[in-house]
Amino acid sequence: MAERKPLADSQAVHDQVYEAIRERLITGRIAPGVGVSLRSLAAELGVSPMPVRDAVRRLAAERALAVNPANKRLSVPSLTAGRLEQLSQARLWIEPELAARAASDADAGLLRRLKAIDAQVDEALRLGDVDSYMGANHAFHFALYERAGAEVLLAMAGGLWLQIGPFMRVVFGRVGADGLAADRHAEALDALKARDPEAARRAIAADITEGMDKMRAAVEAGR
Amino acid sequence: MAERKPLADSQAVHDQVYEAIRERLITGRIAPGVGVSLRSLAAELGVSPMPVRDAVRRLAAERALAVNPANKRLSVPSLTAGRLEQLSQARLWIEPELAARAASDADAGLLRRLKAIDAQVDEALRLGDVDSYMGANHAFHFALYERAGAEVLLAMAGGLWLQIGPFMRVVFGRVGADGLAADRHAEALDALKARDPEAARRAIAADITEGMDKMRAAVEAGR
DNA sequence: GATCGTGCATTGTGATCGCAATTGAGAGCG
DNA sequence: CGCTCTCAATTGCGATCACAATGCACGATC
Repeated sequence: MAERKPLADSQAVHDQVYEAIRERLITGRIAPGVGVSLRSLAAELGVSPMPVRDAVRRLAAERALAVNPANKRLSVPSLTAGRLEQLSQARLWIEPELAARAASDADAGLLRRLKAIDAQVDEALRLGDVDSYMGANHAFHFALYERAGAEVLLAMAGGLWLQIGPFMRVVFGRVGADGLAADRHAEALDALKARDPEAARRAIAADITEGMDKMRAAVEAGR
Repeated sequence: MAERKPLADSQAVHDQVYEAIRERLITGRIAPGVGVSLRSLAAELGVSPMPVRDAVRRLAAERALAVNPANKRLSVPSLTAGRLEQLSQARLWIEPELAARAASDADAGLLRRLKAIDAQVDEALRLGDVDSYMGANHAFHFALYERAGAEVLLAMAGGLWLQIGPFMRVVFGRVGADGLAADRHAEALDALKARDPEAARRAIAADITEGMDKMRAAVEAGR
């Protein structure tokens, strides 16, 4: 039998388009403020405008894309201090809770996987590979959060990361990869090893606070 | 001749469809677990399936509708204790914060509007009008939250209400309108009048806790 | 009478077409 | 030389059509 596409996560075209645009947003290939058109995206991806519309509407619902109410034109949401502050606060509410819940169910397999991902994070930082760092950092956090078994909160956290993507690109553009070298992943791993929910909560909270502080400083410095 | 629709809030058809489905979800008119089809919704609303697709995709991105990964068929997410607990916790994180922020900017106009809406809430409760109660209660909370000037958090709260709508309908089905008669709106109004953010936070937190406790009891009783 | 297979109806998805509105630039006028 | 007006191109939106897949039900067979 002829095997299907190697992509197991998304068989539908609009899902692939969604992932493609999401990737471009997270890596900052679409600059904030500039407008994008459905047909241009469709031509660029080699599909008809229809699945692009679906993907764009999904992203707009997740606040990863903004639609001008008058124009109906699309653009990446602009970076404002207020937005960043709200996103930071929401992350501080949700993600430590997910980490604490995950710590209760941590096992050796999860620890091994997280250590492997964290090694990729450090490697990307050492090489200054921005894209790899962001991907690995995202993978680390969500491999942990998935263990919490809280689908609703997990989805909310995913939406927050999607909105923060453009901000992170700005941080890298201003302070460089060195500015984000310090994270609390080791502390989080220790907390998981000890199955200490409160320690995991503190470690992730510190990781978020420090990261968002740097982003805030970068955003304010860029005005 | 082309006669224009009197709807001024949203000129686009897919927005009207979105609002229509959203309304049915918030008021719980679509029962959880049952499947809905694009064409049936389109026929019911008198439009083509295309704008329904857009609206449904938006709602699916907001986790207000669930898509079966195999079937791709739509359904309202089922009611589980875990989901309700997560939604409850998320509401307790976000909404008191919004209330506190709004309390700092409260003015006479906002108070007057909220009092008018609260009167509608009480009237609906007196009459046992479930749909009116849910709509008025929603209007009360979000007329308040809008004042916080926190678009990101406001959107998150809106998504949460969209997801708990079906739960609320179940509560009414089991305990009746009397079971939800007690709310903390009066306390919230007093806090706004005094411009006391912490009092507003406590009032809304208590309102949410009590309401969600009743919903939890109703859900658990229904298993 | 029960079970399995086949056919039809329905569903979601994507492409193409048409329409109205907005944008952008170029021509024309002051 | 600058401003404005107009026209064409582009954009988003909605409808309709076509197609593959799934669900459902009726009927045939053991």
